[in-house]
Amino acid sequence: MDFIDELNEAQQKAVVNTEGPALVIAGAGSGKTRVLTYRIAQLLKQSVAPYKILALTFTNKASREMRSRISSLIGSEMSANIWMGTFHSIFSKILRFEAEKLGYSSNFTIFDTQDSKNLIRSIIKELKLDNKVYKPNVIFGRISMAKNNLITAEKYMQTGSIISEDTARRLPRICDIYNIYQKRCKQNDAMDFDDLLLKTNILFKDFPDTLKKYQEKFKYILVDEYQDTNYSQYLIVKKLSATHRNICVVGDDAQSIYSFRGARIENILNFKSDYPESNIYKLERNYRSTKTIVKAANSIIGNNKDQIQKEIWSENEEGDKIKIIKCLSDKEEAYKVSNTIFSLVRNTQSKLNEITILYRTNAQSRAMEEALRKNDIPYAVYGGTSFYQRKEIKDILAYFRVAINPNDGEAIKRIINYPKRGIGETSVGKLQDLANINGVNIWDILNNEQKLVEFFNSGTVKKLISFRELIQSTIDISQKRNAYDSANAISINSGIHQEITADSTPEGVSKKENIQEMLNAVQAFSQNAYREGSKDDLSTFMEGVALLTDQDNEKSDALDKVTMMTIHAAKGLEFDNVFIVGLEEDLFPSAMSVSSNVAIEEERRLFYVALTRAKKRLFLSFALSRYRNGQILNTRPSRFIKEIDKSYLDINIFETPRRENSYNTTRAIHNSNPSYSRVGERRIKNSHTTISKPTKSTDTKFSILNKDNIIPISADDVRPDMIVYHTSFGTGKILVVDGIGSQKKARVVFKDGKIRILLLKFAKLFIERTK
DNA sequence: CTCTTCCAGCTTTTT
DNA sequence: GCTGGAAGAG
Repeated sequence: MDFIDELNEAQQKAVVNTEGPALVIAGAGSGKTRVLTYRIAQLLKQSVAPYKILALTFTNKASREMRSRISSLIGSEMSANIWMGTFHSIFSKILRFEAEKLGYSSNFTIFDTQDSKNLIRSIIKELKLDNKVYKPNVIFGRISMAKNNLITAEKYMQTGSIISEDTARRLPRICDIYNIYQKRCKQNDAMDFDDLLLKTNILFKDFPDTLKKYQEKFKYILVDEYQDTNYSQYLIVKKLSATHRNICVVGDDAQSIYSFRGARIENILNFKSDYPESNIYKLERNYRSTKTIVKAANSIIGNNKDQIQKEIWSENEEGDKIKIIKCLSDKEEAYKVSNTIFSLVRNTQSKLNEITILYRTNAQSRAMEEALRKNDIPYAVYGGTSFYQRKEIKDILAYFRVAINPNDGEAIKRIINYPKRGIGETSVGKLQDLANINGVNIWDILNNEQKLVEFFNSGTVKKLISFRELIQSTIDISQKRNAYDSANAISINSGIHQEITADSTPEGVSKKENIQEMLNAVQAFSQNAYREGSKDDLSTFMEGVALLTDQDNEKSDALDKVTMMTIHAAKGLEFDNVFIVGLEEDLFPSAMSVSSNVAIEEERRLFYVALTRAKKRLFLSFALSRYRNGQILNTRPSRFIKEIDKSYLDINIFETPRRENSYNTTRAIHNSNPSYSRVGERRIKNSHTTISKPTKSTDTKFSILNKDNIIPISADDVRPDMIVYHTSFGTGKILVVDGIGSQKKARVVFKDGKIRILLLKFAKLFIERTK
């Protein structure tokens, strides 16, 4: 078990010295996750009980990845018991456990951003304020910032500086909105995302014994991406680690790019003064990129003032110079980029999935998508609206939410007239008013027949009662049956199933698929619970769901496609070839940032993050005019291009290839990738563009297996590229197999063009019998 | 109550 | 140029 040998000296020190506070400054590509996982493995090796380790990350993806890496180092039984997860998921777990102390039930709902904004919108209306002046987005942002800085509604009202600031901005009633918002959340037995952290702080402040319990429990605390923590998170970590002081934080101040959502770079900059006895480890060797890329990135970040002194270096080859692609328009940019991708594939044998296009804003993907599509280059767009934010998914989830917590008024309002049952805005408004006046929930009003008869006409009363009965039945079902049965019953009883099935428009079909995918997820949950012997009910399923946003986000390495995403989304990823597009003033750096030096520094760090994604080749492009918000703007090259030391640049080497040329390259790409399949273009995360594009049946290049000539295959024998038969989905081709043991999953593309992820333990797959 | 049209807004984003 | 909320018409 001498995994330590796999580390360099700096990494080893950071892994082996497990006691006391430690700050690991991990430069880009320096093996940050490695150190974190090995350090945890080291603790386990030193016989630290896994449940005494708390490891906090920002995304589900990061924690999943870390857990699986620890599993492979030290075994999955051990890793399963580590308290590892996102800040929000870990503390929601603790909050559910301690909920009564704060006056919540353990089934409390978690409001997502949209719920929060809807609630704020309705409060603004109730207060008869103008929503052009009191913009819900602005108010939400203000409340969120307050919460992240531990300013409760009461404190908000009492803080003179805040009140005078709001008054100066002519928004003096924000404090009232905040106050009512908070009361209403409580009334609904709901917390928003920020509450999960704020209430944890309140719990620890008001219940010292509880704090003590967790302080003692978590002997070792590790925090990933520490530069991204906000004040609320910072304080939780600080409090929890106060007893044992075994706090290890890992991060890179140069990659702090989330201040707009409250992240405080000072947290990492000031770690040493918070913990004077701490050890600092600097991981400065970059294993990812060529010397040229590393040096160029250094030359950029050198322009920032506030940072921890470090020198990132690489022992890799010198590598190609960075190519600058100058274009007249955004269209030409897209065209040139796609042509460069052709040449790359032809000249360097780069695989498409080793190519990424990064941009500052999501809106920039459109032009790129068009050009790639025209040139038949398969691509996937990451980001945009996620699976869980789709309307149909939110609708069915709202039913689940109400079944578990009928006090959740936001969810009730969402479904009370979906599918249409003749309960309109007026009735809902009346219900809400009645609830507010009586200090109760809409659910309570629905259950008060006297009030209903008194305030509504008989037709409406009938509809309301029938809705109440529907909800009551879902509550009953969800308490008696397991998660999957409940979900299915809800889908049918609510009328969602019928509504969706009746709709044969392309959007309707897509909705149906998504609902099905949701139900599949519940089924997978139930199957898993059955196997593990864990609790199988809807409420347990929902605990995880509110905090899931990127389930679909598994990076499909095996699918040979160019990926496109914002730079923010690319953090933590790496690619051989990186295109950073739209390097223009007012776009990157963004127009919002040019007036402030602090903001420019953050944009510069963002550029640094973008550059350091590249392993081998970097391409930077800009256009002199760009279509934005419906009009063409003249643009200037970004200052960031000029900040790169000229010796690393290859300027204007780009020449537009001729058309015939590109045609040939198209074929070359296809020929060199026999597994090429357009099918994979179906949303990875989804993008309207990819979705609206129907999959051609000719794209699934395998013949249908004859049902009479197939034999079952065991999970162990499933391999990529196999042609298999599934009793309900028909013939398909295995794309990827991952996971181990009972968790082994296969991503399969079926004849109908859909990709499904199957848990092999359950999926009955067959292969063709060979004669 | 529901459907349609109108209009504002628009960086980045995880939970 | 697209989305999603709000107001207006049937």
